[in-house]
Amino acid sequence: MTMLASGRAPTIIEVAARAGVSKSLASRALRGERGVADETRRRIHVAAAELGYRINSAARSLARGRSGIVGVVLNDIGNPHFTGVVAGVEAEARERGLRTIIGHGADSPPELTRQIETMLELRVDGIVVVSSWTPVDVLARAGKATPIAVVARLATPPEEVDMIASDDLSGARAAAEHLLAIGRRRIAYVTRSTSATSDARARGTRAALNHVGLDLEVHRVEREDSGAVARILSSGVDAVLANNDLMATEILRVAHEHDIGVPDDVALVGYDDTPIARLLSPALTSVNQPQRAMGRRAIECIAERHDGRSDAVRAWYEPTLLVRGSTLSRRSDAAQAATGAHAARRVAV
Amino acid sequence: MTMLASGRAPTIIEVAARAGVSKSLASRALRGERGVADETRRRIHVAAAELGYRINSAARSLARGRSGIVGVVLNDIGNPHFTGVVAGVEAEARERGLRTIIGHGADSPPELTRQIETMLELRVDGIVVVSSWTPVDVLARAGKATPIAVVARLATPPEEVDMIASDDLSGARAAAEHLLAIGRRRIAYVTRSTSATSDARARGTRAALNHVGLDLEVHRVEREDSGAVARILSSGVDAVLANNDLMATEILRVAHEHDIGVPDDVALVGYDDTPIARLLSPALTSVNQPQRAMGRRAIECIAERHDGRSDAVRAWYEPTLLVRGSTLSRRSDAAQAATGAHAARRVAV
DNA sequence: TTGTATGCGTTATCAA
DNA sequence: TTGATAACGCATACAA
Repeated sequence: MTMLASGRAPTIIEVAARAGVSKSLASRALRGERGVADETRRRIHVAAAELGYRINSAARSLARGRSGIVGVVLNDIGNPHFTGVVAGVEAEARERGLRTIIGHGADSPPELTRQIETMLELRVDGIVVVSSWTPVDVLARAGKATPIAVVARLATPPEEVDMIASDDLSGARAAAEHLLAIGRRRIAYVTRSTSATSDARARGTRAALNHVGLDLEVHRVEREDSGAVARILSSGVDAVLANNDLMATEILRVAHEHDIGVPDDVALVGYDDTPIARLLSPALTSVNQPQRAMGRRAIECIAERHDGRSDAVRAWYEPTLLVRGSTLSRRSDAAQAATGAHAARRVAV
Repeated sequence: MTMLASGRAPTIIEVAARAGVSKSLASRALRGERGVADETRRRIHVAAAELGYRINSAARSLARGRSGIVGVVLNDIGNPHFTGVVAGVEAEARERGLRTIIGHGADSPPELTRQIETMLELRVDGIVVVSSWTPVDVLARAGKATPIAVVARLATPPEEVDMIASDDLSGARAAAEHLLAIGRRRIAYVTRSTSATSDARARGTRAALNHVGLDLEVHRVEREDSGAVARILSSGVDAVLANNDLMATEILRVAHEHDIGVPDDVALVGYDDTPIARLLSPALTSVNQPQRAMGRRAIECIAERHDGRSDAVRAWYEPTLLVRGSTLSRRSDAAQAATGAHAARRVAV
C-alpha cells in the first residue's frame, strides 16, 4: 500500500498553516531571507520537514521569471568527449548556484532541435549546446530567447550565440606534421561525420601535407559499411588520422583483425584525447582539447549575457598533440618526432 | 545588437490579442484540441508563429498538475552501460509522448541525491534512476512523491520504488563457469566499486568456484593505486573477472604493458557488454544485459504507476554471456567452452 | 464555436 | 517582524 500521490504534494500554504504563520512569511523563511524572527523561522522549518515539503519549481520560476537552471544539450552521450565538457559545465554552474539538466541530442539534428526546444519551454536561464550538428537557424532563434553558448566549432556561428571552440585546424595540422616527422607519406583522414568540426580537421591535415607537396586522402565511411575501414587500411596508406577517438578505436580494431601493425604498418592518430585513448594498446596518439576549461567558459558566457553583455564571444582554445604508442614504434621515431615543428603544443606521454 | 530578452517572451495573451480571440480559445487551438473553427485556428497559429510564441512549461505544469517530463538520473555519464539504458528509456518515452531530461549523478551518492531532488522540484511525472549507488532512504522518500523506477540492483529495494535489474549472480556464475570450462583455476574478481551490483557479481562468481571446490580472490582496487592491477596480474592468477567493461579495459591495458598474454596467460571477462568490449583486442568476453529493454520497462513501470498500480515491480532480466577473444585462445578452448553447463544463456560472437 | 472566471504555488510589493 | 494581495502564464469548468 504505497502512499504514492497521497493526495498532492504539500504546498507552502499548508506549511504556513501548520506553523501558524502567513504564506508570505513561510516563503521568506524557507528561502533563508532575513527579517524573520529566529523562533518563527524554526517553527516554519520544522513544519516543512514534517510535511515533507518540497518547493514547486514551476510555481517559483513562474513567479520569479527565472528558473535557476541551465540546460546542457549534448550531441551524443556515448562519446566521452562530451563527458569532459559536461564536467566543466557542472563544476562552474555549481559554483554559481545554478543547477544543470542534460538533454540528449542522439547525434541527430532533429533531436538536437527538439531538446533545445524543450529547454526553452522549461525557461532555463541559458543553454550550453555541445554539438556542431545543430542547425544554425535553430541556434539563432533560440539565442533570441535565452543565452546560448555553443561548445563546438560552427561553420558560420550566428551572432546571437557565443561560441567556444578549439582550433581544429591547428590541432589537425600538428598531428599531420607529427606523422610527417616520423616519416609517413601516404596519409588518410577517416571520418564518419560531416560536421564543421570534422571538416576543419580535414582541412588542417591537408594544409600540412600540401605544405610539403603531398596530398591528403579523405574517406567518409558509412556506419553500415563495415568493410570500408579494412579497404582503406589495405590500400597502402602508412598513416591514418581519425575524426575522433571513437573512429580511431574502430580503425585500430580492424587493423588488429587484419594483422596490420600499428604503428609499424600504419600509424594512427585520434582526436579529443578521451579516456579510451590511453586504455588502448598501443595507446592512441590523440589531440587534446581542454574540455573542462571550455565547459566552464560556457557557463561564464551565459552569466555574462545575464549581466548585460550583448556582443558575441568567439573563444578559441589551443589543442595539444599527445604522442603515444600508436605513432611511435622505435626510439628513432621518438627522436625524429621531438624535432618536428608544430603549430600546436605537443607533449609526449 | 543582439535582441536577447527583447522584453519578455511572448505569452498566450499576446497571441490571442494578435489573432483577435480570447486566450482560452488560443490555448485550445495551440494544443490542437477540437472545437475551434478552422479559420480561427489558422489565424491563431499564424499569430503564434509571427510572435515566436513558445509555451511556458512552468505555467503549463502548474495549471495542469503534471509536466509531461520524466527525469533520468544516471550514475555516471562516462560509462557506456548507462548509454544503452538511456536509449531504451528515450525510445519508450517518446512513443508515449513524454519528454526526458537527464541528471548526472557523477558517481557520487550526494550528487545523485541532489539530482533526484532537482527532478522532484521540477515536478517530473516520474524518475528513472540508473544507479545502485543511490541511498535507499532517498529513493523511498522520493517514491512517495512520484513514481520511481530503479534500473539497477538494490540490496534492499524500498517498497515505494520499482526495480528493474538483471540477475548479476547468474551472469557472473555463467562467466565463472565458462572460465572453469576453459581450464582456468586461479580466478580473481576485480572491482573498484562497492555497490550492491558489484557485490552480487562477486557472490555469483564465488558460488561457481565453490561448487567445484575452488575459492575466489576478491580485489578491490582504489582509483589512486595504479600498481594494484599489475600486482594482481602477476600474482599467478590465470583468469580475471572484472566488475565491468571499464575495469576490464584497464586490466587489459596493464596486461599489455607488462607483456602478460590475454587470454594465454590470463583470461579476462568484463561485464555489461558495452560497445568498447568488441573494440578491444582481443575483443572482450563480457556479460550482456538487455539495457534497452530494461530502459523501456522503466518507462512502462512509471506509466503503470500513473494508471494506479500500487504494488512494487521487481523485474529480473536474464544476462547473456558473450564469449570473445579475451577468453578464447585456441580452438580447443572454444570446443570445451561449448560443452560447459551455464546458468545463463551464452553466445559465441 | 467562443468567451469569462477561477485556480495552480510561488514571489514580491505594500501596509500594518 | 508579520500579513494581505496582486501578479506570473496557462488550463479548464462553465456560460453565452
